[in-house]
Amino acid sequence: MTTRNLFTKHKSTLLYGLGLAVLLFLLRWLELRFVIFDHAFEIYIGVIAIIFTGLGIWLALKLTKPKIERVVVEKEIYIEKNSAFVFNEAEMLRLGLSKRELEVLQLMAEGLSNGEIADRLFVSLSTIKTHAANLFIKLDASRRTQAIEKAKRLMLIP
Amino acid sequence: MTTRNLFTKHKSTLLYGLGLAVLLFLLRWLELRFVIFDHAFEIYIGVIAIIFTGLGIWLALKLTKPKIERVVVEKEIYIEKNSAFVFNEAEMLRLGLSKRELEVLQLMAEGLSNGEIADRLFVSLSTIKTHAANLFIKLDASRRTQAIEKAKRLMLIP
DNA sequence: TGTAAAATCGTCCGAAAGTATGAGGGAAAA
DNA sequence: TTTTCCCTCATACTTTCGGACGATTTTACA
Repeated sequence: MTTRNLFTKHKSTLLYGLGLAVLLFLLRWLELRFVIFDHAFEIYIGVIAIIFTGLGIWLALKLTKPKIERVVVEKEIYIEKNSAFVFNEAEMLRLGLSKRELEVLQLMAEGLSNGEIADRLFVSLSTIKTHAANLFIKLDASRRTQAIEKAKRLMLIP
Repeated sequence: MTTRNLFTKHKSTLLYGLGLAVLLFLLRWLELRFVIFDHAFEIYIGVIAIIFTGLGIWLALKLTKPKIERVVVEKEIYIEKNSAFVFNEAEMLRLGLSKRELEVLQLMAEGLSNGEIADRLFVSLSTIKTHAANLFIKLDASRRTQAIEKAKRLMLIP
C-alpha cells in the first residue's frame, strides 16, 4: 500500500523524470549507432561472447547439483551415568559389613533420614541408629555424609 | 605381455594400417579446409561460442558459493564415574546457586561437618548454617545427604 | 550514587543424628 | 550344645543440624 501511495502522490514528477530519461537514452542511442557501424564485427563477437557466457553459467547452474557443504555440528548431550556399577564385595568382606548395614548405607546415600530408613525397612529408629553407629565404626567415619563419601570411593554404593 | 606379443607379431600389418589411416585423415583434412574457408565466419563464431560457454560454466562452478548446510548431530556422552567430571553451569544458574554456596556444598559432600566447613573457609558456624539453609531451599532438600544426592545427579559436584 | 545480590554473623529452639551401653532372640558354625 | 554373629530394640545423653527469625557489611552493577 505504501508503494502505491507513493506512486499516486508523485505521479507527475515520475512521469516527467521518465520522459527525460527516455529522451536522453534516445540521443545516446543515435550516437552509438555510428560506433556500432564501425565496430559491428567486434560488437557482434562481444554480444555472442556475453550470450554464451551467460548460457554457460545458466547451464552450469541448471545441470550441476547444487553445491552443499555439510557442516556437522556436534551437540553434546549428557546422559545419566549409572553405567555398570560393580559392587566391591571384597571391600565389604574386608570391612565386615553385614547385609543389613549395607542396606542402611544405601538408603542413607539416597538422602533418607534415620526415621525414613526405619519406616522403609519396617524396624524401629533405634535399630537404624545401631546399624548406623556400627557403620560409622567400620567405615571409620564420624558422620553419615563422611560414611557415604567413603563408601562411594570404595565402590560399596553407586 | 600379451599386448606386446600381439604388437611384435603383427608389426607390419599394424604399420600398414596406420599409414593408411594417416593418409585418409590427411585427405579428409584437405577436404575440410575448403569447408573451413567457406564457412570461416560461422566457425569462428562457433569457436567463440564454445569457448565462452566453457568460460561461463567454469565461472559458474568456480564462483558459486556452496550452500552451507548445518547438520546438528546429537552426540551422546555417557558419563562414567571415573571419567572427567563436567560441571553443569547451566543448572547452577537455573537454581541460582552462589559461588559460596557451591563451595559449602562441595565440602558437605566430602563429609565435613558445618563446624569443619566453617574452619576451612575461615568464617563462623552461623555463616555456614545460613549457606546450608539457603542450599536446602534452592535444592529443595531437607537434609544435607539429600542435598548432596541431588547435587550429584545434577552434575554440580563430582 | 543508589540499589540489588551476596556474604557475613547472631540467637533461639526443636528435631535429627550420633554415642554409650545393655539386652533379648535366632540361625549357623564350632 | 555352646559359641558367635547378626538383627533387633531400648534408654539416656550429647552434639549437630535445620528452621526461622533478624541484621550488618561487601560487592557488583546500572
